[in-house]
Amino acid sequence: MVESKFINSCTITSRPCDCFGKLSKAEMDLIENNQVELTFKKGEIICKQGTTAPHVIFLTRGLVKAYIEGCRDNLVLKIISGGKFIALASLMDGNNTYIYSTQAYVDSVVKLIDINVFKQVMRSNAAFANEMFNVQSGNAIQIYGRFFCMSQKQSYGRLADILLCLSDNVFGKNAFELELTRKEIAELSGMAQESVVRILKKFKDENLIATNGKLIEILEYEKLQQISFRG
Amino acid sequence: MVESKFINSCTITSRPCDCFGKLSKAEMDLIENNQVELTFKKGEIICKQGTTAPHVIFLTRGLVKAYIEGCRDNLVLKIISGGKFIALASLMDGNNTYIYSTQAYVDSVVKLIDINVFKQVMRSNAAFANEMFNVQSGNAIQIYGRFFCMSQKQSYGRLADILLCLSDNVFGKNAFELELTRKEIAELSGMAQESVVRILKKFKDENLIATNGKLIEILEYEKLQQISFRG
DNA sequence: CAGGAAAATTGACACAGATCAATTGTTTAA
DNA sequence: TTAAACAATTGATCTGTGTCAATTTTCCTG
Repeated sequence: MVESKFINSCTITSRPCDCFGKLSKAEMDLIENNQVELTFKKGEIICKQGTTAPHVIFLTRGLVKAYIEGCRDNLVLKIISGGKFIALASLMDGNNTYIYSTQAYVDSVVKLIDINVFKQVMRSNAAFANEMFNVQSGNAIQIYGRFFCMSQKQSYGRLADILLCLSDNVFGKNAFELELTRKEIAELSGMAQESVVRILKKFKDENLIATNGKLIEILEYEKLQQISFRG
Repeated sequence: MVESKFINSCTITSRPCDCFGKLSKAEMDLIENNQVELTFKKGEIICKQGTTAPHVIFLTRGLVKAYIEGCRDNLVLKIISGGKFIALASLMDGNNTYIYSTQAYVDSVVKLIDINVFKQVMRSNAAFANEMFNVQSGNAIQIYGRFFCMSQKQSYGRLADILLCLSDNVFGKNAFELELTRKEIAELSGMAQESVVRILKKFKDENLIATNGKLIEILEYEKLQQISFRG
């Protein structure tokens, strides 16, 4: 029963962020006067791991992946959807660089908020700071779950996870046009792209899913859940 | 160069916690009047994943592991040393259970602070809330690094990491009496205990370390670092 | 619409590391 | 002190999944 909390390695941070509701008009103005809103096209890097971080980045609209760059492979930490923060760790005193890179999966609109202004507001508004604490706690919980699933489950379970997650949290329906390449799915589920192909084929042969090019339809939701759960 | 930030999967949260310094006398008293200090013996469970969390837990002295319990194996998230928080996520609004279990590696002294009192102080003191945000950000950064290393490095690199981490961050010297069983080292480094034995033997054969029962001495620090770095 | 590049697919193969089983060494407790 | 339980070691074997190479399909661009 305890395990039910971690049955899938879903990558989406689902907690809605309520922090701006805690701001006074003046504080809201201060932030709005010190931010830039701009658009990143699909595939563009929004922030690069290791560079200095002058901004807090908030994703207004779109879909973004956050990943750590390694020598060989990248590790996808999470997928971020609209209405959430993309990069916060640079807010931490004593750290002023982005600790992961982020890239737009689809055309995305982000707000770059001046980090000193943001810190100033956090220091003067306890309710806001508390809400930001909540956001960061949610991030930690999400990454614990993903870490657990990625390290304990085998490839079938991980891929089932990703399919369920995309269906539930990203597209909100059973059939969806998957914008991602096989290579990107592989990165998301922590395996080689050839393995993705093979497992998808197996799922298709067993009529758990139907595929047609980039279109994927989940036919047997419960069976995929079982595969996810068993690992 | 970017990678140098993540060369080891060290499990210790190293950031010192300065939050109590942000409190007024009255706030400090309030917290001290609503906490219990007690001792856990080596091996005892301090908090159990999934149970409701009435306390924030602070480790005054000792050494504790935090881990997620799975069906088969546990996943060690981190090792926590004295002067740091053990369990914070229950502070997050909307979550009132421990998301991981913690167990004492050695006899440990902890403070159990009433969660509502703690929240109350956080809501009334922005500097304190900010410091707690920093703590939680540090947690996130630490777990990102460990996640990365555990998923990208192979067994030799991971075990080298753990040895270096124990030497640097836990014992602070090259030779140490390892209180952990081979099984526990295996859990820490994410492999089977037989693999730990084999790799330790290999390290010993190559004169990178010397072992004698539970005593381990690091002879070739740099070479272990290279192994850690290569993965 | 052609042609070239990128992506997807498939099969063959390799290997890191898990698992299993047996043995030896070391505590613990009666 | 002697079982009995636990921990460590060692060898043999198995397997999931990565890598490599070849081919086909799809997509994009001029």
